Amino acid sequence: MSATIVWFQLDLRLDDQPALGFAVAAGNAVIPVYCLDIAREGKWAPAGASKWWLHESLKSLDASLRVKGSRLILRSGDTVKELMALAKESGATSIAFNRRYEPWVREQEEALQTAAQSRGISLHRFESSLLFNPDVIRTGSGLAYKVFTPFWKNCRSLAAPDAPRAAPSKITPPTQWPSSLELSDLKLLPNKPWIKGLADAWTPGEAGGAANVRAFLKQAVGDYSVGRDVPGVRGTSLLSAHLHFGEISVRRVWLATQTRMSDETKTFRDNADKFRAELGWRDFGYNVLSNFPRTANEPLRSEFKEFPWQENAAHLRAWQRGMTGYPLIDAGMRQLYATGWMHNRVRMNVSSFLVKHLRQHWLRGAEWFWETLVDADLASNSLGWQWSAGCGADAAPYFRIFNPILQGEKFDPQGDYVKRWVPELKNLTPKFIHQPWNASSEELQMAGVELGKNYPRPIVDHVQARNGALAALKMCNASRGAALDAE
DNA sequence: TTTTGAGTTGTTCGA
DNA sequence: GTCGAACAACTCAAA
Repeated sequence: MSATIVWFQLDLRLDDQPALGFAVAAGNAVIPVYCLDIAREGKWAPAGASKWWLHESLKSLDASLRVKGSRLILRSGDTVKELMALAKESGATSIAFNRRYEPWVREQEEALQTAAQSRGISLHRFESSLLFNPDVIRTGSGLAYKVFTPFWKNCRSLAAPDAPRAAPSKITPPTQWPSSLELSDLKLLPNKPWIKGLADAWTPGEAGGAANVRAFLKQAVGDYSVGRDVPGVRGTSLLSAHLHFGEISVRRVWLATQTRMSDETKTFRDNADKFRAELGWRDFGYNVLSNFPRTANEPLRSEFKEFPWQENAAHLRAWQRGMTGYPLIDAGMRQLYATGWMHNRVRMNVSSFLVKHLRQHWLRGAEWFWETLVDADLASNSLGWQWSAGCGADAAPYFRIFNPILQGEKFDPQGDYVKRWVPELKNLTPKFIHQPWNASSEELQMAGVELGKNYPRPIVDHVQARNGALAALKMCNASRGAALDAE
C-alpha cells in the first residue's frame, strides 16, 4: 500500500482539513507530519506565547490523531529536506498540504516542487485557511484590493465559501511508523512561569476552539455590534488564536453562523453579519500580505519610510510593561502579558498610543505583539499596526488619534476592565479611574493610590503628545506632496 | 478615459 | 449636553 504524507502547518485539526481528507479518500496509508522550520520563517517565526500555544496544539492534534488510529510525526529543520527524508524513509509517493500565504511561501513551494519532482513524488496543494482565495479576488481592472469595503462587497457577491467536510472517521496508519522527535525536542515551551497565565486563560486545540465557537454563537454573537467594543465583558468570539493555528476551520465557522442566522431576527442577522465582516478582515489581511508581501516589514504607503519616528527605550519599556500612567493603556498591556491576548478595542488604543502619543515605530509594537500574543498572525498583525500608524491599506486618517481617557470612559464606564488588570486603582471611583492624576489628594489617599509610587504619573501629556503627532504626520503628508511634485 | 463617490473603530471646538 | 463641522488630501474602485 502506498503512503501519503500529510504535511500540517497552520491547519492543526481533523475537521474540514482538505489535505488530510484527500489522503484518506485516496485510500492510502497516511503519515501526518509537522515540521518546525524556524529558520525559514526568520524574524516572524513563532515566538513567545505562540510557541506555547503551538506546543499545546501539537499535543492536542497528536491525541486526536491517535483516536483515529494514527499519530503525528514531528520533525525540525529545513522543511523541504525533512519532507524528502521522510518520503524516503517511509516510501511515501505523495505529499498533501494546505497552502499558506506568507512572503516566504513561494520560494519554499518552488523548492519543494523541484525536490519532489526529481524523486517522482506528487504534490497536492489545497486552499483551507481563508474564506476566499486571494489569487482570485480582484478589482474590475484585475488588481489586488487595498480598501476593505469594496473587497468585502466583491467577496460577498461571489458564491459562498466551500462547505466544510467532516473529519475522517478512520485514518490508515503505515505498516511501520517513521522516526519522530518528541514534542519536548521542539523546545517550544519558554522556561518562564509566564506560561501559567496563558494556560489559565486558554484551551489550545481543536476541541477548545469548537467550544469557543459554540459559546460565541449561543450568546455574544447576538449583541456583537455593541458587545464587541466593551473590554470588560465577554463580547467577542475569542477565536483569533484558534483560527490562526487552523484548529477550527473558518469555513466551518462561516457555515455555523449562517445556520444560526437562518431562523433569527433581522437584528440578530445584522450582528452576525458584523462578525462575519471581521472574518472578512482576516481574509483581507491575508489578501494584502499575499499581494504586497513587503508589508510585513515596510509601510504600504512608502512616504512613511521617511516618518520621523522617535526612539525612546524608556517609553517603549513603560508601554510594554503597562506603566504609562494611562489606565486603559496599562490595563491592555498587562492583559496582553498575563494572558497572551488583548481585547480589540484596547488593541486600537494601545497601538495608537505607541505610534502617535509616543511616536515609536509601528514595527516596535508589531514585534512586541508578535512575542506576547497567542494569536500572533503575520497578516493580521501587519495590517493592524499599519492601520494604526496610518501607513497601510485602508488606514486610519492621520488626525484620528485615540484619547485614552475618553475611550476608557466610553467603553469601560465603570472601570471594570481597568480594575481587573490594574488592581492598584481598584478603589478609585469611575469618575477618576481613567484619569487618576485629576483626582484630589484626598480621593487618591482614600483609594490607596500614590501617584509616582504605586502607580505612575502619565509619561506624556495627552494634549501635548497629540499635537506633536499631528505636526509630524502633517509633515509626512507634506513631504509626500513634495515627492509627487518632483516626479 | 474620465468622473464620481467613498473610505472600520476619532477628537476637538464652537455654536 | 448635544450637534455639526473641521481636521486633508489622496487614492481607490466602480460607473
